[in-house]
Amino acid sequence: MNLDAVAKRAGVSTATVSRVLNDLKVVRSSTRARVLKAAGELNYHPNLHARSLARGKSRTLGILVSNMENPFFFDIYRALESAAHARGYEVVVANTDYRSEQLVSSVRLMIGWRVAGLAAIVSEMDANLMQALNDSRIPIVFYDVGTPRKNITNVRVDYRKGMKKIAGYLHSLGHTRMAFVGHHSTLGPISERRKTFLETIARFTPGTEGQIVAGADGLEGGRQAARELLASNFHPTAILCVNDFMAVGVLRELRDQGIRVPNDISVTGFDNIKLAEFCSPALTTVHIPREQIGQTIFENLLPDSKRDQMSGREILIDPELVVRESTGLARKTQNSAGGKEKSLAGRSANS
Amino acid sequence: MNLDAVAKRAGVSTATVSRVLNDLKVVRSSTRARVLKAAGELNYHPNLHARSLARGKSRTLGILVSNMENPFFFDIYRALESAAHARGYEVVVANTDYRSEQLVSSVRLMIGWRVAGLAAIVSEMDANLMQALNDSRIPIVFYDVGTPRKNITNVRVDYRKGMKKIAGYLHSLGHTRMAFVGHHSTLGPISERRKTFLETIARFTPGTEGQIVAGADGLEGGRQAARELLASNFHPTAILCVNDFMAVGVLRELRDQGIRVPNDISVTGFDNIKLAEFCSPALTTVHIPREQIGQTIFENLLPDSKRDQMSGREILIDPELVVRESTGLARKTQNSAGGKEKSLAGRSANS
DNA sequence: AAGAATTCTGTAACCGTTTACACTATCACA
DNA sequence: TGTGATAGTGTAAACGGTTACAGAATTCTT
Repeated sequence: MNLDAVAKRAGVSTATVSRVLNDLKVVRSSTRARVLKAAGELNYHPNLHARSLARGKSRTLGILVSNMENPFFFDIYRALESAAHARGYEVVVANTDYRSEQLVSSVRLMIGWRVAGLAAIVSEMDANLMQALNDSRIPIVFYDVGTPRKNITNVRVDYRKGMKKIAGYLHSLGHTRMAFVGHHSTLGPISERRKTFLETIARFTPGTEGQIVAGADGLEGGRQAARELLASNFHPTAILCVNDFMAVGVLRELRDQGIRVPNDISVTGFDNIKLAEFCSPALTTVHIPREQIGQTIFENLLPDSKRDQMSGREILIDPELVVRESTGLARKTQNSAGGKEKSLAGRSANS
Repeated sequence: MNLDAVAKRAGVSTATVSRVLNDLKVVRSSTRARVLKAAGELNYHPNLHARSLARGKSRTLGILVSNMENPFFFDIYRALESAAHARGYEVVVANTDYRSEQLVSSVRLMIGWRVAGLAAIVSEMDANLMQALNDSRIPIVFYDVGTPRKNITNVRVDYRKGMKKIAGYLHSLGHTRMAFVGHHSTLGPISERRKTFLETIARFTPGTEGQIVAGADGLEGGRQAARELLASNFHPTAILCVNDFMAVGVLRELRDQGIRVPNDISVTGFDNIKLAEFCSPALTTVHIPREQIGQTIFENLLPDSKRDQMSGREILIDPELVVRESTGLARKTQNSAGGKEKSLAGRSANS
C-alpha cells in the first residue's frame, strides 16, 4: 500500500501517481482517472512521514497549551485550528498540564516533527526554553507571555485595561475593600497581573484596600482561596478572580458559608467562558475574544506577509466588561479598620 | 542539523550516531560521549518523520474525540495519554466537533501518520467509516459505540446499570413523572440510551411516566431542552440528563423560571464532572470512572498480550450513583392526568 | 509530411533516519 | 604469536514519498 503498488496497478510510474495525488494538472485526465481508480481500489493512504520528509517542510502547526481543560484555552485552540484548516494546515496539540518537564518534552516533540510553526499558550515557559525555541528557527508566537522580550512575537490581552474596567465598575458600586484571587503561575512575586491589580487599585480607585490570594488553578483552587480569604482578617466587599473557573469555585465556597452574592460580597471573573453565563449567580466578568486571539496567532505564524518574521512584535487584544448577577452595591463595611487614603496593602497569602 | 552533521563533527559514521541516540549499548563509551557532545553543540533534534519512516512503525497513538471541551472526554484523554507516556508512546488527538466530515479527514490524517493504534471516542461514527477503519489494519478501540458489532473492541459504560440506579433512587423519593434530556447524537430514534431510559422506567419504576427531549449538547442545549420541556404539557417532577453539562443548563433555565431545585423539581446529571460538585445546587449524578476508561482503552490498544487483537471484545465499566443537592422528595404532582400503569409515553420532542 | 512546440510521463536522486551485514580493532588464551 | 571470540564501527540498502531533468508522445505549423 505504497506509491509503488498504486503505480503498478495503474500501469504508470510513481512520479505520475504522486502528481495525481498532489493535484498537479499536468497529468492527462485519462491517466489521472486510472490512477485514482487504482488508489481507491487499494484503499491507499499516502504516508505523511515520507511526504514531509521528501518535501522538507510540513503544513503542520504545533500548539502548546498549559491547560486544555480550561475552555478559555480550548476556544483559542479551536479558533486557531479552524483558521489553520481553512488554509490547509494541520494542527497538533500538546497539553502540558502546567508541568515544565512535560513542556520540555512537548517542545522536543514539536521540533522533531518539524512543525511549520508553533503557538505557545503556556504560562510555565521559562527563559531557557524560550531561548532554545528561538534557536530552533521555528516561527513561534506566544500568547500572553509574562515578561515581554525582544525578538519574540507575543499576542497579549490588555489586562491592565480589563482590570481597570472591572475595578472601576466595582468602585462605582462603592466597593473599597477588594481581594484578588489568582493561581500560582499568574501570581509569582514579579507577576505582571499582580502588579496590574495593585496599580489599578492604587491609581483608579482611591481609598481602596487590596489583598492578594493565590491557590491552584481551577474550581478547587478558587474554593480554597476563598476559604483562606474568609478566614483571614481582611474582609473584602468584592472578590476579583483571575479567571471564571476560580470565580465559580469562590462562589461555591461563599454559598457553603452562607454568604450571599452579590448582597454580601460581589464576585467577578475573567475570560467570560460559557459557564460564566450559566452558573448561579451568573458571573460579572471580562470578555476576552478568543476567536480573535486564535486567528491573530495563526496569522502571525504564517511565513507569508512582508513583515519580517524574526523581529518580534506585540499585539494587544482588548477585553470588554460584561455585567451579570454576581456584582452589586457594596454593603456597608462592618469592620473597616479605617479606610484611609494610603491603605493600599498588598500582602500575598503565599509569602 | 541532521545525523550527517553530527557524525562529521564527532568523526564517526551516521550509524554510530544513530546507535548512540537510540541508546544501543554497543557503542564504546568514549565514542558515545563524543557523539553526545557533538549533538548537543549542534542543538540537534532527530527528524521524527525520517525516524518513523525508517522504522516502519511509530510509537504514536491517535485519539479521536467528538468534543474535547467536555471535561468528561478530556479526562479520558488525559488518562489515556498518561498511560501512553508511561509506556513510551506519544499521543496525537483530533477534535471532531461532532462533524462527520471532520471525522473523516481526521481519520485520514491518522492513517497517514501510520499511528500504532487509534482510540475512537466519537459518537458520530457511522458504519462505513468503521468498516474503513477496520480495513486499515490499525488496532482500534472504540469508546461506547452505539451499536456493538462483531470484531471491534469496545469499552463501554454500563448505562443500563447507571440509569437503573438513578431512576431507582428517584423512584424511591416518590417521583413518578420523569423526563429524560439528551442531545441528538445520543438520542437517535434507535439509540440505545433512549431505549435504556424507557425500559428502565418501565421495568423498575412501576407507575412512572417518561418523556424524552433532545437538544444540542452542552449548556445551551440543556437550557433549550428545559425550556421546551416546561412549555409542554408534561409536568415532570424529575429531569434526568444525559450528562452533567446539560444538567447545568437545565438548572439555569429552571432558576430563570423561578422553579426551585430540588423543592419543585429534581434534576440529575451523568458523568460526575468536577463542575457537578461546584454548581448550585450541586448535582446528583452518576460517577463514571474516566481514568479507568482511559487506561482500559490504552491496554486494549497495545499489540502485546496473548489475546488476539482482531477478535473484538466488549468491556463494561461500572458507574456509581452520587447523591448531592439537586434531588429531593417528589412534590405532589399538581396535575397528574391520572398515573395509570400503562402510562409510559415516549414521545420525542424532535419528531 | 516533417519539424517545432507542447503536453505528458518516466528515471533517478534525494529527504534523514534505521539496521543487516561486513569489517576492523581489541582481548583472552593457548 | 597466532587464533578465535568479542566488541566496536562503517557501508549501503531500505523506508515511501517528491521533483529536477530528460525523454516520449501528441499536437500544431507550414
